[in-house]
Amino acid sequence: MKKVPQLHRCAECSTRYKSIFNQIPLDEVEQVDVGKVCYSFKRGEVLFYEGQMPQGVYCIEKGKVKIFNTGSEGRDQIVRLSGNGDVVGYRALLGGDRYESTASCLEETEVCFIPKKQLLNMVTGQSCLAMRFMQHACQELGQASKIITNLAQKTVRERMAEVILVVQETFGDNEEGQIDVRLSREEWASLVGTATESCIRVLSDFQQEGLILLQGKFIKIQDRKGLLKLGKVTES
Amino acid sequence: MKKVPQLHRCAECSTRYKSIFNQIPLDEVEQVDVGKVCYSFKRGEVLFYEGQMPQGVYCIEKGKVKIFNTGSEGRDQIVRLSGNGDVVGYRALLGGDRYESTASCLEETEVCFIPKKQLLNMVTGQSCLAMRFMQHACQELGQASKIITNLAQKTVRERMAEVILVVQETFGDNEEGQIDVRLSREEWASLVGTATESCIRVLSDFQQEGLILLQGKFIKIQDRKGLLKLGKVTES
DNA sequence: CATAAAGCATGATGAATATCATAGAAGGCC
DNA sequence: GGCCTTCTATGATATTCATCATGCTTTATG
Repeated sequence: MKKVPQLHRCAECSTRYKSIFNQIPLDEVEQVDVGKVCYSFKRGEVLFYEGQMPQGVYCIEKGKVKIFNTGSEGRDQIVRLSGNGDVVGYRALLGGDRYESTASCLEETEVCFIPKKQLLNMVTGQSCLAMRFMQHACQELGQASKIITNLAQKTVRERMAEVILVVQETFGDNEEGQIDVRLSREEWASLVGTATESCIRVLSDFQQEGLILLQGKFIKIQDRKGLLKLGKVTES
Repeated sequence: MKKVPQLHRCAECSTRYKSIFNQIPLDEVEQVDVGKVCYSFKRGEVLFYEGQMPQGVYCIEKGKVKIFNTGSEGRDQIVRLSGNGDVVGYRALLGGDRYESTASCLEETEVCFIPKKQLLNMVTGQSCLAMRFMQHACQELGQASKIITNLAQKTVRERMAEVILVVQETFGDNEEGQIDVRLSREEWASLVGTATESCIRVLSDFQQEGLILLQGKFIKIQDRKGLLKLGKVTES
């Protein structure tokens, strides 16, 4: 982790339009600039660990982060992936908890850190920021409820198909038409909630069935409809 | 479902102190009385169905409600249990979604219905209610993240042990020392995320091992420490 | 109260999935 | 470039768990 100078103000941030700070009055957005600190993280570096007390929130300017829990056997379970414009770590801070999860970077990632005091000031102030966070938390809660039902009821194959689609929706494709995130087989496994070997087998099966193409760490979707059908996903 | 007259105002509600309307200025609480409608639901009756658009929120004055999703095979997955003082249905309303889940009463339940317009007025107003809902959603989100990890990593036995403890914390014990909620084996199964038969077997095993006592629909905890250990729960 | 319906219980069986073992491939590093 | 480590792949095996089948018990309902 390396502290880096502020390159630009939040008002000019390219990811703001898709962040939670969208639709917030400009003068309030400018408040953020005052206290924020910019950091650069390398792949594998950690924003925060499960169990720590939150000191602020992280706004991802560029990069990708996995948020995961460590189970009792030490196995990881990824609960969310975040990218450009996402605010990470707000749940624990605003819920008054310790971090439930660890956040680790999947690639070189640049973040703006907004200290606790400042965020709370803005949230408790006359701003509509509390409202925005509330809506955001409610939406994440709806997604979590879906994930719970899927984990409890779907097979590994079905979950794998769905996860591939969700990850694609999250990060899109790169120039080569591959899903634009580099995940190891173990990481795919902890997204799906299965063993690494099972994950590898299912991915190979999918390739043989013409659903996907495996290109090293990257996955290219070949048959979107097939995946939708297999994952029993009703396209939203 | 039966409409019933307002028995008392929110300010005098016995469950307010533990609800989200706690710590809200009294004059704002009194606003709720204006538009609220009280209903009485019988066991099995439904507050709202998955897929509907929310028209308001339900505040449980007395009773117990299960919130569940129906999986693609039609099997239910209970994602939460709610009781006295809990506000049900806020997630979809405030998240701007349709209901992700269905809410059904486990026993005779009395609720106050607060219409959408009125709740939104209060939330968007100068009140700290948005803040309270935000905190609440963040806390539920933390719990959901735990549930996801447990479902993905723990065995049915371990999850069963944990669920028994969680349900006891939620509803406490009745005069006979049994967990104070009447759940069928099928409902326990859909809390744990397993088949009814597996659930029955594990419960019988637990009884044989001296962990619990099965008394019809009710469960009495015999060996709390044993359950904690089995469920790999770190007592909070 | 009688009868049906729902819920509970237990055994047998098979499918899904985790675990263990091993080997080759790829990637990072001096 | 060569070596070591990590990642990927695949087979063999064990375990967990769901499903099906059947009988008993409790609970609703006329």
